[in-house]
Amino acid sequence: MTRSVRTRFAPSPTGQLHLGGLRTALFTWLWARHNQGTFILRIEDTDSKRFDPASVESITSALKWLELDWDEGPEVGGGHGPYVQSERGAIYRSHAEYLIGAGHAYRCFCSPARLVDLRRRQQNAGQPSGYDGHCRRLAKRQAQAMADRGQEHTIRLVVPDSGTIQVDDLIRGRISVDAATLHDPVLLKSDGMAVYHLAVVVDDHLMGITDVLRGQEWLPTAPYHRLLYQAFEWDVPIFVHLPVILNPNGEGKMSKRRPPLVDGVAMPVHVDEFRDAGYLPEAMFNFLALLGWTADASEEVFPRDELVRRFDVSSISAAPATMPYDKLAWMNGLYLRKMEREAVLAMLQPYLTKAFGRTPSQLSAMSGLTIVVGELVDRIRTLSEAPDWLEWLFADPAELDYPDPDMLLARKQDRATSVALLKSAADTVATMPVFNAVSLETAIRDAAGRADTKPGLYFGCMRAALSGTKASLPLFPIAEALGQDNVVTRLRHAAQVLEACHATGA
RNA sequence: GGCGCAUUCGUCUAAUGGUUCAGGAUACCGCCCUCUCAAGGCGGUGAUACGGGUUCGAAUCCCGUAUGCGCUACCA
Repeated sequence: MTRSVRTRFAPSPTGQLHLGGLRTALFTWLWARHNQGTFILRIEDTDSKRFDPASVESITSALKWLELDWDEGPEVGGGHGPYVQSERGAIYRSHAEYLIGAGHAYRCFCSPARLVDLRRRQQNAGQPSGYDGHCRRLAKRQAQAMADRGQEHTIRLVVPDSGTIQVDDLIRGRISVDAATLHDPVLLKSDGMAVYHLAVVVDDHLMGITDVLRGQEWLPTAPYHRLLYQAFEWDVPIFVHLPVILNPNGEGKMSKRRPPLVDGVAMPVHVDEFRDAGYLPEAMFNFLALLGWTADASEEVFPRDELVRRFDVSSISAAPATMPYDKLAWMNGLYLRKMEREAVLAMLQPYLTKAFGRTPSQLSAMSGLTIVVGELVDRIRTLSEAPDWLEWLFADPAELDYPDPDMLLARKQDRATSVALLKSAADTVATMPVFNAVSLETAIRDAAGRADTKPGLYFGCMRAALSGTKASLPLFPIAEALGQDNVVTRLRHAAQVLEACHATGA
């Protein structure tokens, strides 16, 4: 009989969800699904000062983007709600009171000013900073009386003065911390709302969470949570602290404040940015699952159900990983090439609309797009790279810009020869009864044969003439996409440009 | 500063004391294909941070050093 696993993703809505958060969500979801367990979404908004209402939407839309469906939580409900911590204040307060009664917590009346001063003095003295336990010495009755009089206070956890506190982490083993290095943390703020430490333990227990997956930044405070479970006499869940994702620029974990730069270009950090940059959810899912975990020693591409089947938290790496943007791009290209052409076309639409100002219906009427999309996907790694390869398709046939007319030169040929090749190509095309990629190639090869010229000489300068770039999609699909008339126009235009350039001796 | 965690090719990683002159992927380089650029195929360069132990045997276990990361709030 298998254990019934319940996991949760518990982000705090303080801004856009970033890649590390999405990876945590993915691992948490994967573990629940692997065990046929339950995946819960909980919003940890106990800090009203940092609350950003837009970020709840950012979180849920990111999860939906990767199709990480939650069984309980906002939008779907469930039997362990509410799933928003700001709606659970009364629960935290009663649990904090229970802790006071049991002698595991106490009221602290120290002013913020005293705390700041204390910290300053400790730092100046080179001492570790932390609460000095001042209010621990207050008699319980006296503290109660002060509270009854309405004096502002917090509730702090009693941390033993000595001894070792041990926490078991599934991927790191047992972690031991000397209690003397710990200080009494605030559990309940003076505004009556819980601090993370209390809220997370109470909620995880009440929601029946069996496996806690969270970021490595929680490892140092895990002993507090262990103490809390002990104080409540609750079973301790399995802890899995996930390694952080590092910024490739070597400045710690990924953040928007210090954007990761690759070749001087700022890379995406927030989930929305990855989506906007044209990464596919399928690729993102596969990639993220393999960042810090391995499904197989020699394979990297897996469908999502296979990842679910293989996923195992105990084989997650404990070491932080630098975000390999190049590998993500490679994998995205791979998924792009596996997609149906129609689907790619549909996903391309917003990027083309933005770049070329065509409406979606105008775009879908462009048969040329359908003709070249297969060649296009071989050359892009993200959807946002597509417009750069398609300028020629949207340019006026008679007005394509040739920033460097030399590109129109046939390989190792002079200008006069190249101009002649372009003109001859135009004449050939103009007289073709049936025009498409295949017939064009035949026609040009025939023309080359008659002129005793290598066909490649035609191909090179024609491609430059039609596309306006040195590196472009292949000639024949481009030509078919453009249509016979446009091809003739553009070839003649190119010949003119090259000739004019020659005439001026430039 | 204190506490904790980590450390295998540039990067993501495999190896769970012996099937390893350390495997895969990406990136890079070369070749093939080829109208350019790609894609695809084939091949190549490239790593166990350092120093001590333990052991017949260490990338793997222990200790120290170094480095990196995280935490050190009435943030999460």
